[in-house]
Amino acid sequence: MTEVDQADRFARAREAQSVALIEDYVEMIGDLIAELGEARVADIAERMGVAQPTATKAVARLKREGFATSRPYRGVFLTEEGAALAERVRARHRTVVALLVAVGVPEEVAELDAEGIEHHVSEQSLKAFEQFLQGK
Amino acid sequence: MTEVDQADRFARAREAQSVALIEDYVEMIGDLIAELGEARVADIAERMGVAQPTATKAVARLKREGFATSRPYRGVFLTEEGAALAERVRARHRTVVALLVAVGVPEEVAELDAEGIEHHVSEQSLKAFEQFLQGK
DNA sequence: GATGATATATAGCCTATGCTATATTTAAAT
DNA sequence: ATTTAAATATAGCATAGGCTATATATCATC
Repeated sequence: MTEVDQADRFARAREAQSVALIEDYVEMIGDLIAELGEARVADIAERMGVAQPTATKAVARLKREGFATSRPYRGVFLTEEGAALAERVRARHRTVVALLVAVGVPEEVAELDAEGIEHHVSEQSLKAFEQFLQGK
Repeated sequence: MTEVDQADRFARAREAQSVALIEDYVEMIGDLIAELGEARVADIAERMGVAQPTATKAVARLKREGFATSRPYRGVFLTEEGAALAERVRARHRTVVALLVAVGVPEEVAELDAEGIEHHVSEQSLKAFEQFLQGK
């Protein structure tokens, strides 16, 4: 059977959390490139609300995991994989906000909560959300 | 105005995350006490899917923050504050699962996703969920 | 009441994310 | 071309959560 105990559920949530920061940074870098042509570490730090060395460290992780590229003292760019991830994250974010609004959550609150919720929404839930939104 | 920029949103999500583990442990300890009369560290560790020293460390944090009490080599208990938190968390969990199911997410998936989602659902969203569920 | 099994605690390590302070590089301005 | 300002990198520290290995305490049993 589909034996999924509580320990597995928590393990899943922990895993989702470890991916969450990557997703946030990748999406944000995508935004900055779209808006400004490039993503500077200083801008990333400001938008993420962290100190600049924290952003630098995050970028190092993104590079290590193949989502971004950069050269010292230069802007940050997304790999193909990074860009694809950014697009997926962006779409999921929109869907989550739309669903929250659809069930009566005020727009502003929906944006706030979605930032945390989205990372825990599985593909299956996302599909359900989309169908629900269509059938309205 | 209600000036809430993206950095604030991420800060909020980070804060929610730091509270999440506390909530999970407190809820689980509440469950164990309800089921078995007391919460042993070994049982907590098993259900959380972590090693026993990890659970011990978590309990130390709960004690430090006033949610639990325990004496060496004895079971763990909740303070009044801890019990109240456990009840709130449990209720929120039920509501989140119910909402997911209501918008078409399969029961099993809803349980899985709720474990991560619930910690990011604000009071306002929760209220909206409840109203939505009633109005069905 | 001594002994062996079980449960809990402690020590020590790792990784991730945050920070401040400071060095280094790039870019701008005189 | 120097000098200065701004951006980025690096060093070093803290906390949180995870782990394994091991010490210590409790409990059950003989």
